[in-house]
Amino acid sequence: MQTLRRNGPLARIDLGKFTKLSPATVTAITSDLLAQGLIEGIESDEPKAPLSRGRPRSLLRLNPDAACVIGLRISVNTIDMSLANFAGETFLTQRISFDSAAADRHNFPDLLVEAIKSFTKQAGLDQNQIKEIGVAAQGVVELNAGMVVWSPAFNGREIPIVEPLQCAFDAHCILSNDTNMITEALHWSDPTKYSGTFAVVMVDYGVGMGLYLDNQLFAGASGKAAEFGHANHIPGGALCRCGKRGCMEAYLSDYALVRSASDLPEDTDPKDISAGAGALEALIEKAKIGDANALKAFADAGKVLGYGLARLLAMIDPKRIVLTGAGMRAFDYMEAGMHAGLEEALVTDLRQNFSIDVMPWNEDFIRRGLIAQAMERLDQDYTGPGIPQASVQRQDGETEALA
Amino acid sequence: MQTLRRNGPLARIDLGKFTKLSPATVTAITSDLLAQGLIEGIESDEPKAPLSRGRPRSLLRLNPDAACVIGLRISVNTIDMSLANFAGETFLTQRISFDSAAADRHNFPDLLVEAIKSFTKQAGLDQNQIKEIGVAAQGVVELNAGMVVWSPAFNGREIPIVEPLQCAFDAHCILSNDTNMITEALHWSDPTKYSGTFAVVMVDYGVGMGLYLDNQLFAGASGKAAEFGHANHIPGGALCRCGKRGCMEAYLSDYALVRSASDLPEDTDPKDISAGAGALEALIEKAKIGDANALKAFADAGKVLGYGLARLLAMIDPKRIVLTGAGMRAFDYMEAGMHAGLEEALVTDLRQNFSIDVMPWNEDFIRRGLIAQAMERLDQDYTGPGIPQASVQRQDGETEALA
DNA sequence: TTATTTTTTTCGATGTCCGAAAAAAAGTTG
DNA sequence: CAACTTTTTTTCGGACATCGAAAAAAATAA
Repeated sequence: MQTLRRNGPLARIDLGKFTKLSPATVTAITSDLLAQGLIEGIESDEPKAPLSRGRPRSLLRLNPDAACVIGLRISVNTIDMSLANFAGETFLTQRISFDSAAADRHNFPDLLVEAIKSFTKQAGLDQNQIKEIGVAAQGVVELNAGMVVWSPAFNGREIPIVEPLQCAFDAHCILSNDTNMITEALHWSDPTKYSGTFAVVMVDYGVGMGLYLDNQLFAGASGKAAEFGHANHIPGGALCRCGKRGCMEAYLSDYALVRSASDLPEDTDPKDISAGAGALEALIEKAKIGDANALKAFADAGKVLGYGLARLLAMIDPKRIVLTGAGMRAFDYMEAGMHAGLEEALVTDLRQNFSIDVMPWNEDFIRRGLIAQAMERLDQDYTGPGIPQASVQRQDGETEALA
Repeated sequence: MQTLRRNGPLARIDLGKFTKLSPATVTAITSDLLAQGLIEGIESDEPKAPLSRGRPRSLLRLNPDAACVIGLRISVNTIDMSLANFAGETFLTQRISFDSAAADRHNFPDLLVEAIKSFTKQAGLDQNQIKEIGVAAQGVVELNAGMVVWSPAFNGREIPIVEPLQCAFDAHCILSNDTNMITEALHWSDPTKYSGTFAVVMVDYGVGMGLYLDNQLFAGASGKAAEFGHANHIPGGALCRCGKRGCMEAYLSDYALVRSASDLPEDTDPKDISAGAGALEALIEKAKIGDANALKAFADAGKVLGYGLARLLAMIDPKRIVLTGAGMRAFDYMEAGMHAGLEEALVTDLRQNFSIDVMPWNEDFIRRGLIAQAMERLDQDYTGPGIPQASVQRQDGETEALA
């Protein structure tokens, strides 16, 4: 219900239209929520009078101050934090730096807790006003266990995230893969277009995937599904950062492109390749002026991508694939190769009824996905357990409800 | 509710335990169902008295005659039909032959309708007693459209199945992939073990896959997902029956094994390879006596399988993979290769927390899956739409309810 | 016969939803 | 400006699924 309220302030009758509930039910529910202080009436006499007869509609909106959530994105050397209110509006963001090379399972959780504490202090908020914390990290993330198994953002392995945060703050906390959050953000931004079964492939520093299956985010049995980048492409092929050979990532990510364009051998260790932030841009520039090596590297990568998507289509059959990530800035040079790969790898029968979109990359998607997901859980906290009880406003919230 | 009743005749109190409903609710529901004639009391005075005090439990069972469903399996040159009653017991099966080479979209539907008609007549049933028809076919099957896009069982392409049956009989009809039905049967036979997210890979005449994701059968956006066999393994690799090169199937199915063991070139057309029913057995016999070619063929196939499973694990992360199909009789000779493939293709992080089972192949699984699925839909027909109305027993059933 | 035990049923009560009617709050009209 | 029309919101009673507690039923044990 709240989710639908995210179409801006609405009158009860419109709520009924969105949710397909009867006006009677809408009144019942909204009056409960009003009593709980989660929503509030709005009486703006100014922009009224849409020249209508009848009783004027009285708009309802979420009470922005009812709760507040934090979205956290951990990437190499930086943490992006954002604070959003109950209406889903981000009102404060901050980017801090940390030393990825030194971060391990012992020191990182404390660092994170401190960062959040100072962030909330800066916002003038009390810690226990935060009801949800959503964390997204690059790499192999285990949702169920709430820990980052491996990530380029850390030196160590198996860094616990959820548990330390859960202890330090009185808030729900969940950890996800960054591409999953893009997927969530897309569904949130356009539920009609991005619904049912679709996949998001992000080509960037690494290669990640998010899957939306049958209208919900899919995470796999242990919560670390969709490791598209480390699905094998060629047995014994190019050396990947993960140590194995032939992963998709070893042909698509920035270091792979640099390696390929520089005619370095396939088994060159990714660590020895200098593929900084500008490397991809430089390569694109080269391609633009017709550099044969660069063009070939992109074309080859495109073909690999085509093969990867073909395997995805064969196994999952999504109706839509969205390509994004910094790597997609070079899509123009990869497109032909990608289609060739799809054509080579996929029977005609399976090569129908789907579309491939390229979406310009925007880091903000991850933040939006985090907030969207946090909001969803927030609503569940309030409506799900269904403890309307008296009209007691409880500050301690969900932990007790779980006991 | 009915689904739980498939644990045999139960007393109301046990029903409550299974369904976690209170005894009061159980009574309410069962008395409704009794009135509708879907279940019936059973008073067997014979095997009573489990030496207990108290009011004796009165057992309830499904009324076997309440409805009746047909399961159909279409494979090369044969159609297997089975009739099951409301209790899910198959009481008649029949196998008929037809000419796959001559079957196309024009003649096959009629053939199928006639086959079903004579089958029901033979069972002494009236056509309209059949409430559900479940069809499973090998090959690329499009659930949503209810048609077989391509199958080794037909010469033509895009054979409509659901629509002609729906017209000819007053019954729901759904079409599925045969491996999906094995998946369904496994979940049905042991819901605890086969739940959540697991995959079934069947290596047989072709290579198929069924996916159970988040506790339900996954069919993809257009209903033709899980074409594991035609996911690419090696770009430009061995020639597959589908015309493409490098499909998994081109390394794993019977013709592929024969081709590999006979040292035929990889681009030998599958049509020119004589890989009949006995071919695989012969190859296994050879392996048994230590034939190097046969052993190598199996070991190589095992490795391909390992790579394929690795890709599946990376993308979907199932907690369990079940291997079955005739091809798995040679598993002993493939196992080492498979593990090597997994090891080569999959990062350690992803190579944990899952199990691979081999299940002896039994064609009956498909029948059981078909019936299980038909039963599930049957229960939905009765309980779902929720038109308890008066106690009118309607013969025309769901078509009217849908209007 | 009375007590005990176990299963089943009955009897409210709660929570979610709906439809119909009533109430509220405007604008329109003569 | 009073009476009518229109639109939104609320109130009211009812349907339905579920539960807990108590009562009833049907057996054995003492």
